[in-house]
Amino acid sequence: MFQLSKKVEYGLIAIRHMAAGGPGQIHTAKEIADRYHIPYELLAKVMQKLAKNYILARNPAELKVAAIINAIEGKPNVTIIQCEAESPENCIIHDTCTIKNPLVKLQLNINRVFEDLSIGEMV
Amino acid sequence: MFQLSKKVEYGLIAIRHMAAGGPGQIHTAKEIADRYHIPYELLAKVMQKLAKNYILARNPAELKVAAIINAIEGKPNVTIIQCEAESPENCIIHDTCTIKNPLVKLQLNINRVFEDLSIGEMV
DNA sequence: CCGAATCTGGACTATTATGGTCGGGTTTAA
DNA sequence: TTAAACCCGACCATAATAGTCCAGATTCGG
Repeated sequence: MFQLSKKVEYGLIAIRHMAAGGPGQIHTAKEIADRYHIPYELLAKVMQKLAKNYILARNPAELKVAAIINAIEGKPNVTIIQCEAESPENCIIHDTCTIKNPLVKLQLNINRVFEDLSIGEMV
Repeated sequence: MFQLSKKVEYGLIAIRHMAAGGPGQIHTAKEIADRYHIPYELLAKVMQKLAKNYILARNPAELKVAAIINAIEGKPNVTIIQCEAESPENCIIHDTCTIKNPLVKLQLNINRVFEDLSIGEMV
C-alpha cells in the first residue's frame, strides 16, 4: 500500500535516463530495458502511454512526477479515498461516511508533493 | 494505487466515531459496524490491531492519521519505493536504480502529510 | 451468578490488481 | 531490404485485498 507501481517506477527510470542523456540523444525502449534490467514488453507499454500523453516531449525541468503517474495509471489523479475513486453510488457508506471530507484535504497535500518534484531535479 | 485500504478507512471511521462521542462514551465494534454498514468481522480485526498498539487509548487531538495507518498495516511506514520496502538485495536493479534517492525525499514529504492530520481535526 | 451478546483469532474463500509474457503484424533505419 | 525495434491486444501467474466462517473465550446486564 502506498507504493509506486512497477510501471511508474520503470517510467520514471526511463524518463530520467532520457533527461540525463540530453536533448539530442536518441534512446530506444530496448536499450533502456537492457540497461536497467527491466522487462522490455512492460517498459514498452509504459513508454507508449507516456508518448501518447506527450510526456516524452516535455522539458524535464517542467515535467512533474505527478504528470507521469497520471499518464501511466490513467487516472485523473491519485485518489486516496476509495469512495471518491469509484462511482460514489457504489459506496455502501456513501452518506454515512464521516472521513471523506477531511481526507480530501489530505489528498490535496499529497497531490502537491507529487506536483513538486520534477524530472529535472532527478538527473 | 495510492488509495487507503478498506481496513484503514474502516479504522479511521471507527476512531473518528469514538472521538466524536466524547471520552465518557463506551462503543462496541458491533455498534460501529452496524451504524456505518461495515462488515463486523473485518472491523473487529482492525480494532484489535488498534487496541494492541494503544491507538484507542490516545488523545484524539494528538493522534495522527500516520499512527493509525502504521498500526493497521503493520509496516513501520508508508514506503513509496518498492526497492526500499522489501530487502534491497531482492531488487534486481538495486545498484542501477537512479530514482531511489530523489524519491526518498518525496517519501518524507508524504509522511509529513499523514503526520499532519489528527483525528481531533476530523470530528 | 447466568445467559446473551460481544470479542478473539485462526483458517478459509473470492475478487481484484499487478507484473509479466507471448505473438503476430507494422514501422523504422542502416 | 531485412533485421531490429515497435505496437498492441490477449493472456497468465501471483499476490494482496476484502470479506466470511466458526469455535472458544470474555464480558456485561440483569
